[in-house]
Amino acid sequence: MTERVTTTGPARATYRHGDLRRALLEAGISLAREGGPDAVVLREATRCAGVVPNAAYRHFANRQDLLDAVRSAALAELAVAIEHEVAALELLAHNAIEHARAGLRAVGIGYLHFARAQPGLFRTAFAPSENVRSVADPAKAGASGLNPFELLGASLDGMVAAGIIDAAQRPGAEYLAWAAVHGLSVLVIDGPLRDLPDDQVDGLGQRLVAMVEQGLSRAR
Amino acid sequence: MTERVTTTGPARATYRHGDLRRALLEAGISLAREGGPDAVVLREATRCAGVVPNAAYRHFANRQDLLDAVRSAALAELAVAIEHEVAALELLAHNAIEHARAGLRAVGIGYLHFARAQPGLFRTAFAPSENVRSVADPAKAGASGLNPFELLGASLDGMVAAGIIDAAQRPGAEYLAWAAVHGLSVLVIDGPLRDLPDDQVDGLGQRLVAMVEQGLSRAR
DNA sequence: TGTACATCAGTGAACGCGCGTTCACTGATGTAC
DNA sequence: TGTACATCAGTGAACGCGCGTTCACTGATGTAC
Repeated sequence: MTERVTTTGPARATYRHGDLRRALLEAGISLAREGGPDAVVLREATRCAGVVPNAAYRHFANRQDLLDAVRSAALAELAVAIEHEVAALELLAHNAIEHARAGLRAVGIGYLHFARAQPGLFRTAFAPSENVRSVADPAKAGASGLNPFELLGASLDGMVAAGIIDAAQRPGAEYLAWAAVHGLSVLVIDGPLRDLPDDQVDGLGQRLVAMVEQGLSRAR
Repeated sequence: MTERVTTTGPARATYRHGDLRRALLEAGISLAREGGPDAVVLREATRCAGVVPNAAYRHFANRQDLLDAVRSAALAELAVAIEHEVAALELLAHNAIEHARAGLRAVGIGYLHFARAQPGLFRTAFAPSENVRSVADPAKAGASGLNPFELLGASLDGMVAAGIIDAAQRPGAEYLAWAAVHGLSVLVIDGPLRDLPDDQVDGLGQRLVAMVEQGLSRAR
């Protein structure tokens, strides 16, 4: 009488599952959402899908293969979250300079928000992996077809075009901005800043993005 | 005929171990150094110490308790690394302003160097834990008696005293600076920047610290 | 339209693994007299 | 100085656990004739 969370329903009528690969992937995503990369347990995913453990091997080479697929999905979800934030913030801008600033801020704030709203997926997205050595993969993109890294790059290009950032500072600037925002995300979701109340985290996020912006601006 | 790494020697002559707590802790540190927090396996630590598994329970409540002790040691080692970098860089300064700048840079660079030199310990130091919710603990301090967080705070105080950072920016500034440096560390040791060659990482580190410095400086 | 058959998705049973942890014990140490 | 005894550090054996993965299988599906 154990309740089983399944993607397709509690008990299959058919011998064949229908779309087991997708069901396993979605179970994996849901496990990652709850408990991060370590929670992506192959047997548990098959349980969720209402299928025997080894059935997973028809669709994934092994556990790592499933985890990698989950990671791609997590990165894609991050990209979507950033896109939403960008769309919202850029609307408020009245001129090109404000627009560029809003774009960069939105990428940072969107990143931070996603980390806080979906810590499990966030940690999964950046879990160390032997296989995946690049973030540049269509499977990790959002609606615009850009992955999180490319979204950041685009916003920095906007800053250069608007004359706020010196073109000489541009190469590699995404790593600097990324580091700052990623660091705060990590400290906040399972680091020493874990217990900070929401409004203080928001305040820090705003200040951090401002720091990055000023820190990358033309030298005085 | 399996070789056994022990802290006290290959085979104890006495029934009593002598200093099992210390031996287990050092085995734990060594495991963390090699493989991060997940490698701190209670049974493996007892094997290293040449002792039966459950003997550990005389000295640690459970595995988590051992891991927490290892984490404290890792943070202390980080503090020492930062102190060394600070001592080295501050020597080169010729006046108060340069001295303050060198202090902040040294904290950042020392942090980054430690992360790269000891990724396992670094990851252990910042592994999520239910128990430890604070970094402020004497057991985590370096030679100066300050933990990493306090070292950063002290260098920021120096920047304010030297008039480089606005006093109004000071509260919470350690979180911003910390986030930036921590983020780069994480991206570099097991994130997407893992494959970046050493010299490029060094260059990024320098630029990142400069960005933080300028980003926290008086508004123009 | 109907039948034979190849394909291959999912089954059933089992494996070895190493882990953290508990139990009742043994025997070396150091203290009280 | 010598003996009896309490303490408690380390032993020995065992537990249940859930995991990833392999094997030979069964039976539904869709295609070729």
